[in-house]
Amino acid sequence: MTNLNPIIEYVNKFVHLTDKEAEVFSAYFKQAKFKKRQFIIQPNFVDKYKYFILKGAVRAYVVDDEGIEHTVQLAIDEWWISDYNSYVYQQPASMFVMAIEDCDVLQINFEDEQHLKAMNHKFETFFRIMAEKGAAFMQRRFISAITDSAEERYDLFMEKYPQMLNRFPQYVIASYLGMTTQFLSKIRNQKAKS
Amino acid sequence: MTNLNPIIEYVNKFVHLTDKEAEVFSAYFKQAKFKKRQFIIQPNFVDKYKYFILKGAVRAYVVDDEGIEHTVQLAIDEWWISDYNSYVYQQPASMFVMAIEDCDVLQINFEDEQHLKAMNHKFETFFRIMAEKGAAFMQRRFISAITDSAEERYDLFMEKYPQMLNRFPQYVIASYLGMTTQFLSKIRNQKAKS
DNA sequence: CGCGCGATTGAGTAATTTCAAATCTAGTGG
DNA sequence: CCACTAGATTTGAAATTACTCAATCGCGCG
Repeated sequence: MTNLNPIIEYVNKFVHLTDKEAEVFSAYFKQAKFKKRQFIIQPNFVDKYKYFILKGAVRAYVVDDEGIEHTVQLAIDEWWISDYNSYVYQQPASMFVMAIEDCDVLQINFEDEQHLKAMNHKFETFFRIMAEKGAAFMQRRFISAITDSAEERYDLFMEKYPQMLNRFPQYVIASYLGMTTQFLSKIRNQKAKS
Repeated sequence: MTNLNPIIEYVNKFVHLTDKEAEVFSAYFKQAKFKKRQFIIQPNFVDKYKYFILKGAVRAYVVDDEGIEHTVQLAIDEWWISDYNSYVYQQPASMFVMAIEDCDVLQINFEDEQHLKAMNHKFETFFRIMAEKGAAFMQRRFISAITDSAEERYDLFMEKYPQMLNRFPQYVIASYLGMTTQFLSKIRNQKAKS
């Protein structure tokens, strides 16, 4: 028996699958491993896969004209990761996705996902819910980025994702929060004093 | 005959509906009108509806602690608008949505959308595609906000949505692009000179 | 156990904002 | 239909937030 149960457990939080459906669904996913620092997705290549992280930590980021990295998403166990825009439209990616820890993932490719969604209304529903969650997440993240100060963004992150702090280096957190590693260091230092 | 054809035409771009299906789908939407400056969605109230704009222009924005307005989305004819996070989770909204022009819209409420999605796989597929587009849109918008300079954001906006310029006042465009109205004015002035 | 990456610290800097005032424009009531 | 006024845009100077650059420090991994 492979390590496919976690994804079925995850899917069952949103739609209830019969044993037979679970089997079919699982069969469409392939296991893969990525080593720390390995690239999972790279700019200019089409992101053919959507990844479900069984174990590990990954970072999705873009690099601007000046070579500065901006983290778009962080993901650990039980999270999904992809370059959403690239995957949905099957167009060249703008993001890097890199393993920050050694990773065990399940992957499904674009065409197989289309098949799953077409063959069973429940599967379609599941992916619809995932897309809704993704859109809502990006809306919240966008609003926080434009309305909150650097310090507020750090406080909110600490409050909401305390477990992330231990899994990603400081400079990754800083770039996720939209600031330099130096500036985050100063914020943390100031908090420690007071 | 009411003004429901535009939405069916829109839906048919993504999934093909039979006449009967089109009729059922349409029946779930109600027409509504909003006058210029009228609020369609307000913070702290749950966004019960998803709106399809037949004609008009609306602005979705948040207001931060200092009273500064940040535009999240602009929408005109044939666009959808909602506080996505509020609607999906049926939790209090964080955004204002205000009519910038007099608007004719079609609205569907949350429960009715659930019914539509449950009753017909095609309807589910349609809303799944909308959610995917929404997530991809927010990803692109987020990345542009964090990687591009103020001037670059303005240039890209001009290139991609030239028709928007005529329908929204300058200060709305500025807040959509994440800068002050004064700074946008300076950018425009500088461009006019060269 | 040392090398190199990541984190910290400080000084100077740049992009954008804030504040303030002048000018322009469009909607409304008389 | 014009005059008025509130709102929108422009302009300039001062201020601020966060960044860049540079140097040092610390510590985890090979």
